[in-house]
Amino acid sequence: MEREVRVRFAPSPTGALHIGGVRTALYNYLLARKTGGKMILRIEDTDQNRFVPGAEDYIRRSLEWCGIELDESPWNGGPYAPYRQSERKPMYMQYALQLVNDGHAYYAFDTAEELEAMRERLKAAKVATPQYNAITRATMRNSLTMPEDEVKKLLESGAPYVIRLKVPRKEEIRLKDMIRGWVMVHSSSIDDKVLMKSDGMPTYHLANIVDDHLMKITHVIRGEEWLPSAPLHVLLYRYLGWEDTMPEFAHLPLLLKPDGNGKLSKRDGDKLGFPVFPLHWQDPFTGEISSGYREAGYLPDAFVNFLAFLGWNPGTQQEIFSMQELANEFTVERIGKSGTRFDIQKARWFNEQYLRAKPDSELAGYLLTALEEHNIDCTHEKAAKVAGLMKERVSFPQDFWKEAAYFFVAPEEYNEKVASKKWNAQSVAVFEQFKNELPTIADFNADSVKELLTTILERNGMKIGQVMQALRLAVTGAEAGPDLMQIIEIIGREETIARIETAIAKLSQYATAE
RNA sequence: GGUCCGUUCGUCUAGGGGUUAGGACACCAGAUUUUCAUUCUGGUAACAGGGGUUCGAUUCCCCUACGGACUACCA
Repeated sequence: MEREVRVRFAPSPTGALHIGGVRTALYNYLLARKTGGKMILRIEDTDQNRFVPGAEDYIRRSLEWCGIELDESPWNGGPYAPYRQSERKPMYMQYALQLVNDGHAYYAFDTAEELEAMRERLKAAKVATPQYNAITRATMRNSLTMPEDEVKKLLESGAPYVIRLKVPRKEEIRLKDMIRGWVMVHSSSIDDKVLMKSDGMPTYHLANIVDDHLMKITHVIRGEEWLPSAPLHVLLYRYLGWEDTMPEFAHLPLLLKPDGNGKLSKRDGDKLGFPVFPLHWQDPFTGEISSGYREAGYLPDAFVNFLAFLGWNPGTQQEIFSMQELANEFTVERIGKSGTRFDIQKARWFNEQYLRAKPDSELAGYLLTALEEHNIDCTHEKAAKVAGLMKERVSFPQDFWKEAAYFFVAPEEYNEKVASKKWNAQSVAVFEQFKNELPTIADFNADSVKELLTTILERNGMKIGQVMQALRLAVTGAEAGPDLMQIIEIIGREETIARIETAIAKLSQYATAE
């Protein structure tokens, strides 16, 4: 019988969760949804020195924003609680001791200085990889080299110690990765990893295996940086007697910097001109602020869609996927093997697609928010109209206000290039007639306004192309924008007349230059 | 340095022993438009290199190069 799929995302609360982490969470979530399994979040806070206040909450809010729902977590509980490793502390020692009793682990009493000295010694002896291993452990202070009663005495005296895994000297360890196939590693290249630290906390290696086992995790999907230690984890499953229920592994390709030089790291932040965090984050220690995708104006759906395609694709031509569609189509097999460079332009394109797919009434909300901030009254209906006209030319919600302010505020300045090129006495003459006759229109709308303008132009023997740019300048101050007649309809008759009058007065210097 | 992983247009990728090597983003050009944008049409552009295996290799194998990850009582 197939086990229920149970996947976990296991971040460490050491700062803001960066997009690589979000993608890992997303792939886990997608597999859970696809298979009807469970998505678990476990906080890996075994390193008390690296605790960062607010980081855990940040993780929670980030996932929420992305729409990644958790079936079990520290916040909504679950049958395998607690979901914070710090709260699971009492559970780990017994497994470490089991390993010691079975001869697969041992106590070590070496101080930091002694370890350092050992590495120095090996380096001086031109050893390629100085490590605590099957050879060097014989020269160190541990329960394998020391007399039993001395070890006992030390332990009873409360002397600091760690428990290390006794990695076999010569053994080929095989690991099946869902993305990469069989990976073979020789045990001699693995060192005797610390399992229990001297502060009584387990290391990642032990905690992760114990928790994954107890939480009945079936698939471990994590970043490629874990691949080198995966064989060690296989060894642990074996020694703990859990090999038959060992989860399947999938090591995700890394997210690289846009230049391909190294993995995208938290430090890269805004240095590269785009956010690396889902949400805005302020470091509580340094006060340093990093921008987030949410604040930059990315819609969560677009962000998720973009992220999903960084290393995965459905094998079809379809690019726009809702979370539901992603969950339906997702398979681990279709995840690529090679590192993925980060391309912010694609993210922006996704955002535009999602923005344009939204109904005008919803887009109006973005505009209304900005208008409120500027103390400008506006009906929902008008905002929706403006949004409808602008949606093809914006990338982010905040662009609506940025690009369409002239719908609400008369221009203060006029684009100088257009003014000097298009503003002349001839068009001013037309505008005079135009604004004088505007009050005669019975039903004021884009069509009727255009009709009036056309009539006047004919009367003056001119073509529409000769004045349009100048008229746009008068009404909006800008050189480009949506259909001018639509703009005029929205801002209304009085405002249009006023703006034309203002422009004629302010731009008189250009009118004589003809 | 050692171990491991990787390498198809600039980027994300599809494909896979015989293809005009496909798509998307970006870029360029044309069409449309009152402008910009959108839209439409078209275009530039890739199998890292060398050896094998084979009638045939971009595809399979090996080597090299390059890139990356790891190499802590961090995760």
